[in-house]
Amino acid sequence: MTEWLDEEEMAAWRGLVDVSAGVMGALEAELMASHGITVGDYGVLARLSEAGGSQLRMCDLANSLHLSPSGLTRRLDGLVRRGLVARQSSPDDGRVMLAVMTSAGRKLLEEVAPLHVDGVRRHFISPLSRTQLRNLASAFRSINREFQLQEDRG
Amino acid sequence: MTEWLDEEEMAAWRGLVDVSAGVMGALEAELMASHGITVGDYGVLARLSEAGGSQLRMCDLANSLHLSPSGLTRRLDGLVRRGLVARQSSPDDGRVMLAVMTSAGRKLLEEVAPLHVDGVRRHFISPLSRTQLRNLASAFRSINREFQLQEDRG
DNA sequence: GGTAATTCGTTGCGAGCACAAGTATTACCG
DNA sequence: CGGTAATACTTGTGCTCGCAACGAATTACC
Repeated sequence: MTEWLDEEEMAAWRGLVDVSAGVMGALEAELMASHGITVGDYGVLARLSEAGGSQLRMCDLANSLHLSPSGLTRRLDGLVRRGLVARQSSPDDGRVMLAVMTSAGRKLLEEVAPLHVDGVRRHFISPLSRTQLRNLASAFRSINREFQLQEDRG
Repeated sequence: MTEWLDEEEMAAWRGLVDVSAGVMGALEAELMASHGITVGDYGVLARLSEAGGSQLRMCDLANSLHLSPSGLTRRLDGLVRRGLVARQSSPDDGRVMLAVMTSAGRKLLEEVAPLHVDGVRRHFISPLSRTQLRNLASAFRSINREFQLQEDRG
């Protein structure tokens, strides 16, 4: 007999789902209204901007975005069509395609980033005290660490 | 000039996204492998089981599941086709359709629920101390409260 | 009491995503 | 070396979802 979730456990679990959906939905709507870009596209540009040379291997990008290989292929198609990212096959490994941010991509990112950061602050960070924020980050670290361990064992 | 996210803020934000995607993905895979049911379908049955008379109005159900009206219509189509839920128009209000859990639906839910709870524990709750769990629930409450306020004002 | 505005649900349509299969390149190993 | 295994990406296919438009029913208002 597995024991049911008690009140606090249920509050935390439902809280995760509700907060995640709520914040993501709000960000999506705001970014789309102001710059016609989705959170998914923004995520690609943001990751590329953090990477050395503004470029990443497709598989690394897919992992960090929680996207399947095919999902990233299609998402990149859209960004390439709009000239925000370019594909470039790796000189070191013929299997690898590099996603490279173009100057147009960087320009758009720099336009959109403040609004994105603002949204994250408004919907997620500002209701929290500094202590709550620290605790939250620490709790997420614990969960993700455990998750990595289970993945390795499984 | 909007200020960028500092290290703790970024850790909390990325933590939310990663934990949410990781836990959901793991649950999805486990439920699908063991009982061939999606987290979305499970959510419908779970909400119905908590409601009085195992029934809910479509719009209430859609809200609590973070689903659009059309999304819920289609999701319910599948559950109705499998005999887990029935549609029933409300006697009080002719516009309203009630989703009613059938006995087959309740039976499946009772089979699946332990596995779902187990997954939530393993992937989300068990890495946390009781204090962390309490803090997490409290932080999510703060965020969702603020979110409600912004929705009302907006 | 009758018309207007609102609410509820469904349908047409298109976008986004995952899975499976296919191709190409690299790594491993006897 | 040669052949099998593993990795990286793309394409075909199908499912899920949201938006806009619609019809039906109810509520609000004058």
